[in-house]
Amino acid sequence: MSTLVWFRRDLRLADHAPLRAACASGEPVLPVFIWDPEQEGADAHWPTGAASRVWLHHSLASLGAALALRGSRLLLACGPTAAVLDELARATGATSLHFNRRIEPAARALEARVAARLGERLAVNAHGDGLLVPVTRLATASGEPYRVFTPFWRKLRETFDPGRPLPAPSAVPAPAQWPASVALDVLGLLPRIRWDIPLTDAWRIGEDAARARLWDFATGHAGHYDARRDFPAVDGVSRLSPHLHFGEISPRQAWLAVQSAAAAAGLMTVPETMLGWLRQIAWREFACHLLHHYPQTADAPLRDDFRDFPWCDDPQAVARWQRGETGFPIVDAGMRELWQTGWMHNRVRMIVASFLCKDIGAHWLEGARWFWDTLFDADLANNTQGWQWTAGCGADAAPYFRVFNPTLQSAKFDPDGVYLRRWLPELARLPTADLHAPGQAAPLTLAGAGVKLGSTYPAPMLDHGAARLAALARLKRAQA
DNA sequence: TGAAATGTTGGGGCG
DNA sequence: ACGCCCCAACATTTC
Repeated sequence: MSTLVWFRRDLRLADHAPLRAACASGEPVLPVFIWDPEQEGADAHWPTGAASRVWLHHSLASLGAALALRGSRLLLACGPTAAVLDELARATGATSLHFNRRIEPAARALEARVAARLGERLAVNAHGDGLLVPVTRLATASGEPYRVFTPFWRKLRETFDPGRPLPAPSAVPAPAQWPASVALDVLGLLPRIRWDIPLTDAWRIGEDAARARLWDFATGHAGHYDARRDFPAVDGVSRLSPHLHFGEISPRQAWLAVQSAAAAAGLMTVPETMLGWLRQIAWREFACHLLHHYPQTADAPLRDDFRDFPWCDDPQAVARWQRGETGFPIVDAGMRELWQTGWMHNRVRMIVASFLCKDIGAHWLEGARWFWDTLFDADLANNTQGWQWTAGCGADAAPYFRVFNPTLQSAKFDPDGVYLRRWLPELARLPTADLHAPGQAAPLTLAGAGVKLGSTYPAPMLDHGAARLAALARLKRAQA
């Protein structure tokens, strides 16, 4: 007799209903994580990206250590999920299975296969810690899923009650004998060429670090979020996205932390200044609801009038964007931050995304795939909605005529050039006024700063004014 | 969670 | 002193 807890993208012990329920059963608990080649192969649907695999490796190590401190283990297995769980259940005489639902199409299909295979012999319990509110609960007056964020957010604020925090169990009952487990390295999550080491240096991975960062943020920068969130050189955002994606913290814990921080400051309710960040948590929730209700949007535009949109197929231009060699400093700085840290500031994400979809005219999936592979926080729901929002083909998307001007955005949100100089040291000696658009700087100024366009730094790959007009023409024609 | 084009206004230079 | 024009500053409209 035992209980299985199947860990997925919920790599934590606190606020974890499946683990809590398993511990309450009184039976020995078998925590397991499965790396499934059928889900992760080259022909699988959005298999885990390269950067995400690195994070996953370290997060699993952290979760294993945390379980060990509670007298338990994290079993690791490599194989088809349903078969692995089936075998484990037979070997240990398990009578029930607990796990948290996911909303990604492939993950939901997998859950269905698991339930079909194990449902007759085991009590299969699906929990919903990944979301604040179950996807079936929030609906418009006509019963449709929300497709506009603002009413979604209003409804969420009115109806959501986070309840009380669910602490981590102090001990997890162990079986008399542990079944076999593979070593973490066997999962092969780390790259052969160890490019991951400098990337992970910038992060502390795992539940303990995530909770510490959450509390620091909730009691500190969260109170100034709206005033500082748009400035990539300022330490004003939470950087919690990878932790949230891997479930090292839950969105409910995020909500509760903000409430607790407000209470600790002597406030009865969460002040307006701290709501800005919860609004971002709600964007994440909104993206999950959309992907659940419109699962085809992971690969296709939500809006029908974009079905035959004339995206420009220019692999060389996309490659320049990927490498941060567009000649537009704010774009290049962002793409290099992404490549070197596995993360990019949100304001800069919008700028580089607008540049790819509007200026270059590339298909939004080109951007989505690159982000998917390079971001530590790559999340199918957020990534899909973010890119479709930028391209104008998603729910509540940016109007087609909204085209970011990279130079103006740069001057507005990095006025002193601190962010640009950090990621583009070859431009560091340019006066700030010229830093945002070296392509328009006087030759003497460039020479004085040691910048040679086309050799030390690329000349602009396109004329933004002309690219903007071309994008407007394409988009206007496509409007139904 | 834009930006450019176009419109309006009012202060100041100047004949 | 007056009217005219220029244009910066701001507001509105349009893409």
